[in-house]
Amino acid sequence: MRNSSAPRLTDIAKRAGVSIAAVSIALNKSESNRVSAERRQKILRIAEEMGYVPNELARALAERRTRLLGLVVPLRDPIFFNQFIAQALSGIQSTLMKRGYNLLVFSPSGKPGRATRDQILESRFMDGLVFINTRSCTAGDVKRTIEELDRAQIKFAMINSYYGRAPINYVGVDDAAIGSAAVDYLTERGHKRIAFLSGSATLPAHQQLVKGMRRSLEKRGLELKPELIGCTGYEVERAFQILDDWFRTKRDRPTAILTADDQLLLNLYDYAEQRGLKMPGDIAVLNRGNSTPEHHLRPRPTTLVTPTLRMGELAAELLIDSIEKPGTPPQRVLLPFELVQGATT
Amino acid sequence: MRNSSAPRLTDIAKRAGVSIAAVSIALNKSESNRVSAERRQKILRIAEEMGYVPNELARALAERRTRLLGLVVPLRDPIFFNQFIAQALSGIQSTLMKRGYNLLVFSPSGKPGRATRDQILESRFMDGLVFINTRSCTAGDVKRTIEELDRAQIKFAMINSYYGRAPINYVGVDDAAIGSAAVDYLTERGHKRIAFLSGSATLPAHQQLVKGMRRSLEKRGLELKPELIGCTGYEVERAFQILDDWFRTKRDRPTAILTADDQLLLNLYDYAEQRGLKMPGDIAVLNRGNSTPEHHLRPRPTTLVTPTLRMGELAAELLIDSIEKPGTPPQRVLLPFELVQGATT
DNA sequence: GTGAAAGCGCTAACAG
DNA sequence: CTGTTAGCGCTTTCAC
Repeated sequence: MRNSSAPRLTDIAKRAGVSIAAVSIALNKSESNRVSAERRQKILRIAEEMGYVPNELARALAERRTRLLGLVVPLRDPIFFNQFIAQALSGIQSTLMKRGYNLLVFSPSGKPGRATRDQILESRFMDGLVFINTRSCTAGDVKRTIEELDRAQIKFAMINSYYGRAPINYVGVDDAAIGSAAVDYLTERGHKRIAFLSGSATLPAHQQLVKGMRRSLEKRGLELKPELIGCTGYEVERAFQILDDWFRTKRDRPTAILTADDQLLLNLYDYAEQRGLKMPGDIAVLNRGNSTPEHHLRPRPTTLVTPTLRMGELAAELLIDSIEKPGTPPQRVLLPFELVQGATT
Repeated sequence: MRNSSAPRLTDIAKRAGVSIAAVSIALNKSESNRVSAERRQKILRIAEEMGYVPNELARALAERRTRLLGLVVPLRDPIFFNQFIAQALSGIQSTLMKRGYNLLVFSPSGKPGRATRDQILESRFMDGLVFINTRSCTAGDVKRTIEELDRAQIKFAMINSYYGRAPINYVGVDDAAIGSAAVDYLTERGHKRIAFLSGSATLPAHQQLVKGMRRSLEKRGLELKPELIGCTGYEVERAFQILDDWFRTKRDRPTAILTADDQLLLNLYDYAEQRGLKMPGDIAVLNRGNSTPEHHLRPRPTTLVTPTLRMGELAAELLIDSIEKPGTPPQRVLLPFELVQGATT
């Protein structure tokens, strides 16, 4: 904290010969007539002279509002390394800046016996929370989280991977539509044996993608073969095993792969490099993910881009609306995705 | 904020039939004998039953301590996209977690008329600041920042690019040593015409790198030719111009390049790809930077790796020490770097 | 228009 | 050991 001898409202009040209330009003409510113009001038001048800066902590306690939003990202890995999160965060920050809020990134499991994560959530430091679901969030996890937050009456907005029915502030993409679009795109290019490389079958996004793929495949009399759905558990060895299974057998070898996220795409690139597999010669690759991390991948991957930055912006927007206008009903927004043509298809 | 009907110390005190002070002590000072064991038990039980969670805001106001640290990153671009910052942040978070602090990422220039950045810095929301200097910080900027912070008596720790003499908490690398090591490495491999691709000559890191390079070159009777120092201003076009200048003229063409950071390295890769330049065949490349973003660059760049994560950890450590133990003298730490052999040299 | 006073919820010094 | 009291600095009734 700053030097504790900082000037307070009291100090200004004394110097100006007015009440502390007058100072508070003069400084904060520029509209109000409760203080006369001349008085206000004098107060403002003195505050300026003394270098007054309000103590936001005291203000927050009195107003019951901190203008601080918390960020929750259930992920083991350092969250800042993750490009998806980095983009969402940038979007969030951009909105917060516009609307005068700040972001509190808390450190889960702080000192033993104090400030555990859940305590922090409820500790009144934040006006609300932004939740970014990650690949470690199953549908059940998400559901439980929502129930807890509702019970604690904490305002929040969620990003990514919620397909439940609870009325919450949510921003995501329609993964079923993405799966469907992926199949449309690939079948139009003559692919019939399409594989799906995913992290885990328990993830909501996985389920939606599969659903969408099936929908589109069936429309064409094709099917998504169970053996062409591979779940790596986000382990490289497992990814390589799966890919070996697919490519070592000549029969029924897939001609195209949809990767469920950037990390799986990178695994695939590593595999292709190591095994001498050419893209798109030996295998066509389509990715669902962000575009940033791929700038320097060669060949450039064809990607169904999720608008992650925008998701962050919007989620923050919804959250702040629901904080500032208490009546506002929760909104669920599904953002459109975009196909960015690369050299892997 | 959370539901405002949350139980307070008063509520527990009433229910337990004790004073509010007793409750506070029972809950917070497990060591103290000021409250008897049985009473403590009773109080703890009741607090548990009522689902008591302390209001950190009120606590902070009374204790004059928030356990919140602020992050300042002077950079126009979205800071979370930057791998250097992502790594430093991860390090910072890791320390904060261990020591029970949280991180406040504020949004510069909030609502007009209120909460400008500087005000937030002094608004008592934070116990201290972590400053990450970036490529937009000249020596003068940094110096001014330090003066301001000192004047406002704000505790802080700085990361990166400070070579001044002020006694502050600082963690960085010795860029002169890096420049020197780069030259040693390249000359040992027979290179004599070594170029330096940098962002701007006004950056402290630039100056140190040049100093180190010169030192090592002169020891060998070589020199760093002024025309082989290129400053891109972090603009791609300018980078290409400079590289064209170097490579279009056959005479005095450099045989090796040291890039001052990851972004310049990427510019160089783009250039090499576009002009059909082979690394290391046509040009040897050595980079100063992080290793993460390069995982999927081909060929893999040889890199003098700065331990950015560790820098974040340590800076946070120093800052918290200086907050918690007021007498602690500021420390300046220069971390060692490491050479990671790639395929570009 | 203006000021006094009552909180916001907690900590800590002080008196028993 | 225990309770009372005085803040922390600000906002906001509520009388005048």
